[in-house]
Amino acid sequence: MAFRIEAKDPSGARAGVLDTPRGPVETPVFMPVATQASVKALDSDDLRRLGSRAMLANSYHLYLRPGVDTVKAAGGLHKFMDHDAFYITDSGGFQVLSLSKFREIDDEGVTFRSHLDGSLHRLTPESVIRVQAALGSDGWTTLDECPPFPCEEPHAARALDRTMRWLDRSAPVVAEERAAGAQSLFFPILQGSLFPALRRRAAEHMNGAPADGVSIGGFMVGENKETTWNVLAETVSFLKEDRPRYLMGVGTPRDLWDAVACGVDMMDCVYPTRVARSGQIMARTGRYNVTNGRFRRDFTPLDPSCSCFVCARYTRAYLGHLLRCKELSAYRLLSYHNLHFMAATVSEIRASIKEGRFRAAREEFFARYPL
RNA sequence: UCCGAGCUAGCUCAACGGUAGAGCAGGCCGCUGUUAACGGCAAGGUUCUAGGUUCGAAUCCUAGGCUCGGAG
Repeated sequence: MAFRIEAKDPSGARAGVLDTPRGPVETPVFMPVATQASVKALDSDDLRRLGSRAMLANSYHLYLRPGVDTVKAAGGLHKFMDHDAFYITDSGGFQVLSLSKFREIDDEGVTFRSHLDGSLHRLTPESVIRVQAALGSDGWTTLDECPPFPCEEPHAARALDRTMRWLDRSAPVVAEERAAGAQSLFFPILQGSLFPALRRRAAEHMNGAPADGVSIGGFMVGENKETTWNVLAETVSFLKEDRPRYLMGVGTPRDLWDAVACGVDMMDCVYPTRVARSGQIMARTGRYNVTNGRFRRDFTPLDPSCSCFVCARYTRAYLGHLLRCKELSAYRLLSYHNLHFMAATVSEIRASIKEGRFRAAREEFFARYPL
């Protein structure tokens, strides 16, 4: 496995290629989120047509339903969902935060009550690696503790210590699974809240770990963006150059540029698909809501400069109508368009890095895409 | 023609003598490792009309109008 950096901008932005068990993935890359082995509203044909080569799935959700045994019996995640692409899995660490009312956390691991049926489950750093291996995921993350915002430094420090110890406990299990034939990439999660000193400790610990890439968690939890980018840039500056950096849970189109400017190579986010389901459209000149009354008789495409099939065939008036009626096709068409926009933006970013004009391209994008 | 039921926000309905509310629709906004086809905000009224009783009426009384049943 290898990560090759093909071009680097003076700002720190990088363009490269990550070799994965499912083939090469060009970076920077935006990964759509397929929590339950599905990018909501889309199927694998849609993902192929979008050219999506990397996705994020969630081992905790799949472990609860349909269950690891079912996915394994189906022939693994990829056969189960008919999609031969790079699937990295979230460990379930984020659900420790987002489903916090259902859990109890201790040094050994996390005890969860299922949000589906109330049944009791125990997650440990070791078990979540085994779950990801059994699912057939191509990229494994570690169980982590993502502190809430705001968070006092002592609390954040305890969460980080725990997360680092959990990484140390995960590594031998990864080695074991590899010895048994697994080829998946190991992407442990780095925490540290918004405290540069903690992030530095986390990065230095990460640099010594047997990892293929670094998952950077704990951002976009409610802090202001200036803080995000400052702390992120500092965090990245402590990381070894030769590993891909995966910023978890980010972001909007503008965030793509800012994250890449900080030296990030991979991102995932529910944002484009989630907002699509309520009509928010990403377009060349910015974001708008296609269900707004002013589009009722607008027979132009969602984004006149877009090359996706939705824009080639349908109008704002029609798509707005579908969504107002809650016609199921609306969710698919609007999600598809937004993901196409994200992919196109990432291509633009990659091209600008390779051509040495990232900064100017970013300025140009921010001027025309105000939010 | 008679009998009955009803008439309140764009729609479907609450409130049954004490400041007229809700759901939906319509108008916006938000969503960042998805418990999210979700959540929030604002707007929306001569309570069919005209009289009357009452400190006070959507509510009680009288007359009229309209709607829906039933009978002839």
